[in-house]
Amino acid sequence: MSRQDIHNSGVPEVCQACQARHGGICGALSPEELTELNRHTKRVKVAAGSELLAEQQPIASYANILSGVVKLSKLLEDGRQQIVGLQFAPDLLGRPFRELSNVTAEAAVDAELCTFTRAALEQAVSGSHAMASRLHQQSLRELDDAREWMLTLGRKTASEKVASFLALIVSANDVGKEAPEAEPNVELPLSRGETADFLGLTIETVSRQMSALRKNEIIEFTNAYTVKVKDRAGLGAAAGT
Amino acid sequence: MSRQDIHNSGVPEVCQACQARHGGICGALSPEELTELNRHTKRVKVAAGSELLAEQQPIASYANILSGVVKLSKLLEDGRQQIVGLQFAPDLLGRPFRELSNVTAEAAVDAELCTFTRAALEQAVSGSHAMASRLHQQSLRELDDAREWMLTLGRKTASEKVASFLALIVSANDVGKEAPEAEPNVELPLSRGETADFLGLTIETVSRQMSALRKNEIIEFTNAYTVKVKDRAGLGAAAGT
DNA sequence: CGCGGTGTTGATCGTAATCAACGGCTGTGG
DNA sequence: CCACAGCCGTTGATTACGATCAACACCGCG
Repeated sequence: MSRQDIHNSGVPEVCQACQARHGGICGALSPEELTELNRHTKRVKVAAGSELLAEQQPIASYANILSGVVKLSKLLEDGRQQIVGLQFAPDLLGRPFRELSNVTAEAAVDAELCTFTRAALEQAVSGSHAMASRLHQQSLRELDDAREWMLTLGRKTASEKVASFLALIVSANDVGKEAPEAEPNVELPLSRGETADFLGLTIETVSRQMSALRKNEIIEFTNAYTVKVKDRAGLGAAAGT
Repeated sequence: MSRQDIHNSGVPEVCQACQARHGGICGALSPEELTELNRHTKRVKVAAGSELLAEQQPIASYANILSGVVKLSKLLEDGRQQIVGLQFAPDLLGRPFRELSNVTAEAAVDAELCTFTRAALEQAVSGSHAMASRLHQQSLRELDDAREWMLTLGRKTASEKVASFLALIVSANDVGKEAPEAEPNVELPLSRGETADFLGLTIETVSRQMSALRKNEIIEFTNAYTVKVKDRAGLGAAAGT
């Protein structure tokens, strides 16, 4: 049995090293509350492409994202699609206080989740002001992100959009690091088609703009999904912010 | 002195008929809590065009919107602008839990506000779980709206965008009504230029698409800002949802 | 009455969409 | 092990939608 320092005493084993206990909502809970919530959770691995929530369908379960990337999207009747958000660990998946989801959520890459029911979430929230506050903070962060992306969708050019997407992935890659890497190597969680749906563009335009960034020596591809950013400042400038 | 029924006993005079006590956050407060909050509020009228919050600037005060329309916008360095949200009574203006605003807020038309400091808001929130919940609910509603608009910005055509904007104004006009009007007369809160900034289009394109809707007998103008919707179903269809 | 601001309409241009061909990687079956 | 099929991404050619440039109408106001 591993040593338990005073800080972790009483914290469930599976929660000990969990990301959600740092930035995530579980960080707001006392060991006792965490133990209680943990009685209702289940850890699952989901493969890339798995549908986790469906637009206008009941939310089967909520979940903390432990690893991987989840994409949130909306559809028009004729099939046009828009990705309206990307979620990373330790974000909470599932809209609080609502029966139905208003987005489709899908694992963009293989991911691990810590799932629980709405009842369990609501119990934890009603018992803990701090938990409610964390949840609200995350909603506000998502709102800030959505509005930032509205500016990108409405007013940026195709090349600025693609650079903005890469900058977003790079900044997600930075979190938890001491300092930003000078020439980070990042794995793109989205295919060209998904990237197009995120940016309000077509596959071809995304591809062309990626090629343009490569020709300008801002980025370098080892393959279509693995990018080394050679010029972070240049990427930021190309993103228009 | 006016008669006070048991329901309103102890409720401050100015709050008696206030919109914010119905859909708004003040509805969550007891008469005592309302009285306390009211000690820190100030009602103000602001003219169309007044700047209420500035991007990246400290939030001088929070406010409930009592009447009028407030537009939230973001700027790119070269002056390109995107309106990222419209707020109506009884919405709360100002981002909770944050020193700086990340949007510019401006009265789109003459408006009335009930302002208070962040300290007063935080006191009310920390003292009332119901208040915190209302606040969170509004954040979530704004998030839903933002994502819905992302779909519009990223994937709809110019004519669908303009129809979506009119549909939005019409639906805001419906709230508080028993039943939706068949042929509502609505006042547009935005100029053509602002509408363009909301839709990610240019003034000319907005104007042309408005004219197209008029030619198709979906809408009728009495002047540039006053629209009668002659065919609600047609407008919905043109909006693509 | 003339001026400035806003909105509409027309003409032309340019960016991104569409249409099309091809290349590279992967996985499968001969 | 190689051949081939299918998918995804890239690149090229052409089109089309909305932007830009431009002229004018309308309205309120000094």
